[in-house]
Amino acid sequence: MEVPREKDHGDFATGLAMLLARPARMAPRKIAEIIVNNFSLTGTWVERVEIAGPGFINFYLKPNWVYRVLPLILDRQEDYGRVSIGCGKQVQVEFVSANPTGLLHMGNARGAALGDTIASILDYAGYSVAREFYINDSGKQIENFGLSLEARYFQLLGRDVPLPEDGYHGEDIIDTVRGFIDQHGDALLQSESLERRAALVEYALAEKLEAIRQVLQDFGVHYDVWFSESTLLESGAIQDTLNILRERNYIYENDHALWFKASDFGMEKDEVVVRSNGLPTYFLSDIAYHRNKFLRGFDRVIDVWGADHHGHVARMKSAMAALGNDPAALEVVIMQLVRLYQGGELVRMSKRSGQYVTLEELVEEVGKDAARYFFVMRSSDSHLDFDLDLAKAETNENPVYYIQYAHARICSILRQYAEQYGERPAPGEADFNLLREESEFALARKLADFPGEVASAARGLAPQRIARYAHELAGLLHSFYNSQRVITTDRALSDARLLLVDATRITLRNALQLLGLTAPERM
RNA sequence: CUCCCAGUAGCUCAGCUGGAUAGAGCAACGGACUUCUAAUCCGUAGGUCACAGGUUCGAAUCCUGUCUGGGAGGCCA
Repeated sequence: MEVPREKDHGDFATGLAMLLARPARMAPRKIAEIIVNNFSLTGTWVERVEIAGPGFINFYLKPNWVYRVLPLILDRQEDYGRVSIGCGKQVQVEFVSANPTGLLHMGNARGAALGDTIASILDYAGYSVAREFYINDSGKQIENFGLSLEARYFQLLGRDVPLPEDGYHGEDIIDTVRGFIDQHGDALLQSESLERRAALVEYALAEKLEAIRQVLQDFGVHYDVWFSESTLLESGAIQDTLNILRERNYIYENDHALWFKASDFGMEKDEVVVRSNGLPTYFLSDIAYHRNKFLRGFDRVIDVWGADHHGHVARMKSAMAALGNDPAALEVVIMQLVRLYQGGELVRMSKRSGQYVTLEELVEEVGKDAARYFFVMRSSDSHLDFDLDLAKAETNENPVYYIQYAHARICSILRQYAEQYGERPAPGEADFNLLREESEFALARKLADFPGEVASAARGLAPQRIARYAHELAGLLHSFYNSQRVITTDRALSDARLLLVDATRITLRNALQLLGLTAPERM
């Protein structure tokens, strides 16, 4: 049973007869006839049944059946659209997890919008959701970070010291170190390098993390857990993980390094987990981290990664399998790259040149709502062309405003109604049989689709479905608005229409909320 | 060389588990403001769903191959 695209094909349709044709060795239309002849309409919302085309059975419902959804929406309010397919299962969504050594870029921004929206949708679909940020605060890049901070420290205190070759060249850490000196003076000049770097790193990480937290908060993203990589080392979790893998016979030594037998799981080659210098690789600590996630009891673990990490997916899944976890319980959403356009030109971004747009600048430029919408309106596995000019445009070219405008319009109607007629009617007081216009049916029918859209979006981890739904719903509202008046001299009709648009307002607001966008009452 | 993603209207993209005449937005063209917000609406035009085979009642969708674009293949993360 499905909902046909063409409304001429009924409210529901089925291709059952065609599927049965082969096993039953009978013409599809003949089978359809038998089914239809044995279908009783009494006591149902079905008005008539027709056989069409090669053997489709189309069901046409009584005209006002859709309006049964209106009292439901008005009753459930912000819960309309919630479904329970998640059955309360525990899901963790980890996203962004950017190095705390720099600023957030466009790729992080897409990950933030995507991860946060996926989490919201899963929550709405009945899962118990935890959002997590993984802090890469140990390992080689932190060592580099320390060396760069140290160099800046010396430079600011008048010594001519070059930055390390593969260090952080970003100007932002100059300010960080200046802040450190303001607070702590130059006492570290006399210290051991190790001690000096540790102090600088501790200070800088705290500052950088706080900045990241703040920027993400301004972007509407809040985390339940900030998980620090270094705790894995301190707690011995990395060693434990290695031991388990070894016990299970997935570890061997070669060239003084320890290797994980990824080839046992169909990988092309094995992977180093402990370098010949005795230090664990990023891969090993990431295995330990994911093991930790499952130990915490999550039924599903979802990671949002950039396309440049896709090679890591199969490795991590095989590591989970090696540890005895179900590799299917780890799902990785891979998002393709973001390309930034301005003035019709591709904006080249590279960290090396310091030429990149940060999330902070983006929010400042185009605003949270437009930015978030643009990031989730495309499927995560499509490349995203982000048009800065379009996102900034306060015109009809911008789909964000199109949706928000629909919401604001309804709010305006509600205000006018209150002025003219006072208290709005209770759902039971309105006669929805008065709604006979095609634009009214279409609107109500779309409203009824919302819970199903949420379920689909949750199943497919596909926020773009909600973005598209909101856009389509807004379109139907605008269309209705331009063909019919809500507030008329006919009080009964006005009441019915008022509740129709109020239900639309509620649904629009819920969809916008899922996307992390505001639902303005005036524009 | 191997693997991943994409290829659909002039542009950017939807198209859920295979369904009926492939859809939006932008751009183009023509209309609608004495009317609850014109950031809106209505209409016109625009297609060899990259290409070639295959699977079947039926393919943009599934399979195979080819081509094009992007990404990945470190004792980096």
